Amino acid sequence: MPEQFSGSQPIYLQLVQRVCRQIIRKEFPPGGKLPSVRELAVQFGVNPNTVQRVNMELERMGIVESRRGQGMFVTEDESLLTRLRDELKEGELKRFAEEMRDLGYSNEQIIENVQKFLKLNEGLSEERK
Amino acid sequence: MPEQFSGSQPIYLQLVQRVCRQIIRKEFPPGGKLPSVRELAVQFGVNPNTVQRVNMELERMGIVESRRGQGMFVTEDESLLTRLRDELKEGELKRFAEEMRDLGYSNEQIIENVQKFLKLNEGLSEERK
Amino acid sequence: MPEQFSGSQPIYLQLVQRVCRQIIRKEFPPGGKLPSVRELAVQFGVNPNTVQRVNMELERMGIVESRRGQGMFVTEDESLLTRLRDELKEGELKRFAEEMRDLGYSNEQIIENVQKFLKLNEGLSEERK
Amino acid sequence: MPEQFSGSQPIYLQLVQRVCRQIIRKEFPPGGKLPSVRELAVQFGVNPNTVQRVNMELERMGIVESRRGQGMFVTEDESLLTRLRDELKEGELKRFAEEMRDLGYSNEQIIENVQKFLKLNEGLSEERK
DNA sequence: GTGGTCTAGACCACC
DNA sequence: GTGGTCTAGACCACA
Repeated sequence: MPEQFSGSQPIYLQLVQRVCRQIIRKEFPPGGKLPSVRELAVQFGVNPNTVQRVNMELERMGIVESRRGQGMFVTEDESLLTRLRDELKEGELKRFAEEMRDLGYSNEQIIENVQKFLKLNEGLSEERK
Repeated sequence: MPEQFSGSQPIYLQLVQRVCRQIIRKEFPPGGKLPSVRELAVQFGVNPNTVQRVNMELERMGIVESRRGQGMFVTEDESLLTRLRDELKEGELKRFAEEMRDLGYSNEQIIENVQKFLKLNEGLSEERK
Repeated sequence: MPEQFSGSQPIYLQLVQRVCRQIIRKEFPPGGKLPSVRELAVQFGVNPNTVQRVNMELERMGIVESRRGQGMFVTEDESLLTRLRDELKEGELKRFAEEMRDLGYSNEQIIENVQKFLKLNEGLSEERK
Repeated sequence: MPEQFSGSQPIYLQLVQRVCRQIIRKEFPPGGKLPSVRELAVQFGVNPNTVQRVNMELERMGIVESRRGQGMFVTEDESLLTRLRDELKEGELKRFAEEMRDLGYSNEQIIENVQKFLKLNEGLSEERK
């Protein structure tokens, strides 16, 4: 059984991030319904309570809303999704740049490294489940 | 007193990372002596136990060695330091690329974003607290 | 379509409260006929089942009675309506006073705050949707 | 056994409100330590998990922070507390005024009712556990 | 000792 | 069927 969770971070946060990314990429389309709590629980191999917690977080972020007795629905406010994506992107860029500078790389070296890395790993993008 | 630790990650790991980066950047030069446990403890504002744990970690990584009665010393093996730096760099690159693709960016867009971001934030590298 | 329900409380209870207030204010006059279940359902944008449940509640409270084949009728017993109004009023007063004292306000401060608040918001009473 | 919870609202929210009020009234002073999760659990007669959830909410509101291995601490930022108190007060006033107007009372009648009610219940403020 | 996470299983209200 | 709350009990990392 391939353990899919990274250990250093709580499972529920990893799932929040995962589902959030899926929503941003519109794999769960705006206005659409998410799988039920129990369904996601078996899909992810975790306890329904954990999924519940994930949904709570997503709802608090505003990208999902729960309708009683019906299910969880992705927000229809697409501007919120793009805004969220931009925020996450900025965060990643900031974190990455800081780390690289911490390791002693100049801006030019950073860009050079990114280009080299992406060139080497071309075609590896799609083998994600 | 401004709390300097990020909360989500254990303090000792944050310190390991920080000191490790400083060693890599040769702010603690190879072969040099690290400040004493007590000294670091007051400097970081944490319990000496925590500093001990940090040193243990650094020693386990091989970039520091304890000489009894004298203190902790940075390794003189510079090749190890450069190897470590490369590993960390690769890790960051991998993580970053994965995140950005998860957000739906193509390789070209990633590079573009990095360039734009670094250009905007030029000169902001040194305001490290 | 602006969702008109507050989420934390069951829809049917929100509707009970709403219709109940309307009856008390005699917008539905004593002895008069309420709109049909189906009519209210489309008006409120909810399932007819939910409206049924609302009517059941109102009937249980005694302020509405169903005459088979004809519909739901507001009670003609006006004393009951005034009694109900007084009960609701007392409940609100009690709840409000308790909350304000919980926040640390003295009786004098409570009155003062109410006066100030009502003065500021004069004329805002009628923008009910 | 006197059941202390109101049933209509989830227990954890009732507790959030309760503790929040205590903090606002400085029964738990700024910078001070809250009783431990397990302690509060027996005090309130609920499961430790439920208390945990309460703490999560309070932390999200910013009026409490958790320090690993030490406990939960009330924020030292008193301005935040007074701001929160004002928000809660405004919310209560708004809700109350709306309800009373819904019941058909004019501003003058509302004030009159509040005054009469508070006069009658003088001295009843302190028999709260 | 502390807070935090996770599981298992139960029960509820809503639709 | 759905989401939401609560309990019981376990385990972990942190200080």
